[in-house]
Amino acid sequence: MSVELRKHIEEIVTLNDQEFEIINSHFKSKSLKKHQYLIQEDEAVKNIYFVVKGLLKATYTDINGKEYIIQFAMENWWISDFQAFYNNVKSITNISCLENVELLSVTKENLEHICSESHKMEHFFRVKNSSGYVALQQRILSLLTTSPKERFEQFTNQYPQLLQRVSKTIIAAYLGISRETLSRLSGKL
Amino acid sequence: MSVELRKHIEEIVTLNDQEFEIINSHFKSKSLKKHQYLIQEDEAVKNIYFVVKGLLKATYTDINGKEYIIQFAMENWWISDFQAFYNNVKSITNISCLENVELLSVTKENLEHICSESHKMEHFFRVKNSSGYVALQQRILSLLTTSPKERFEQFTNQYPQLLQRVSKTIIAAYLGISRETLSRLSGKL
DNA sequence: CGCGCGATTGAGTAATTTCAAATCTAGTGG
DNA sequence: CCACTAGATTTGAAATTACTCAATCGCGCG
Repeated sequence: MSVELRKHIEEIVTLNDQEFEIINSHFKSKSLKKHQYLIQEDEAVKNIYFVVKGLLKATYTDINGKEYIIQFAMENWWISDFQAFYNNVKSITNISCLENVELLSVTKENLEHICSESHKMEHFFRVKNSSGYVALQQRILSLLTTSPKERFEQFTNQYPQLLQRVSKTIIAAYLGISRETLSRLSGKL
Repeated sequence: MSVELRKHIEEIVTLNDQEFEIINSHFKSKSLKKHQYLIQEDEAVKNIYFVVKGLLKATYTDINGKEYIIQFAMENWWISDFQAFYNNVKSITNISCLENVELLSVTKENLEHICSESHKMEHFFRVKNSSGYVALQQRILSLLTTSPKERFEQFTNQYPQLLQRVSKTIIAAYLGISRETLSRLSGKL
């Protein structure tokens, strides 16, 4: 019984104990240690994950072995390879733990079951998805319009917590700049 | 009574005539000519729009007057300033018509009404939003990992129709490269 | 103390941008 | 049918920016 998940859902819809219990029963706990993988390239992706505690990164590695960060996920965020999950294709990403992690997982079948049984939960996920969409659009705009320096400043303002928890190298891979450039930038602030 | 909208919705959920009629009644038609604006910077955004016919662009203009394309929308796509729409803030984007356009608009109140009255439609929009999320994640990955040349090739493969309907200058603004660079690139293909 | 990882710094290089000018194209009116 | 114009595209040259590669630094930990 996850207080965190309930609180998270109740930011958008209200649930009574029974409703929550049914939802909760479709989730499974999972713990991973720092450096362990949650999803690996070329695997099928059966679950999406709610982060109860800890921090993860979803990455894509190009043919030259260079790594790019698709998304971070910390407490109360959702993570998976959504492309692979929704379209039933193999993952092209790796998701691994930057800290010890506690997760709640839900399979596609269970997710669809929850949503079809509960209009409220369908609503919850619609709202979550639309917020996510807006956030990604902001990131695209940031990638299109701003210099590495501005991008780093925006990141600093938007996710100050992450600055503390993540290496600069990894932040550079999220912002789409080299670690050397980021280093030269941080000097000038 | 829009056949296009019904077909579009029925790609995801099935509706009987009565159900569709209720939904349809919450939409309003709107026509605009090429070059007209649908949404202008600093306005409140009350609607999202379904494109029945035509082509639009959503743009952001930076302090130097440089224009970037946030999204295109053609037949069967949805467009708005979603950030402004969902969060009730003023638009930071302009949306204008690249061709004469026929739209169906729905206000936030009506959208929420449709979704709360009809679990099916709530489902429809959840699925739409999740597909949209995945598509944006792909675009972010493309911006992070690929060179202008590769990006243009991807675009060509993904949206061959748009190549015919949109100027190179505008495609460059979508891909995040200068029109000169894009021009030099197209030569080499 | 020494190892290892992340961060920093420097120098040279590659890619893209910018600015300017030239060219091409489609549509308009004579 | 042709000339003209506005807009889009192309081309050139210089300047800028970020990247790569290599070396060094700094710190925490065994």
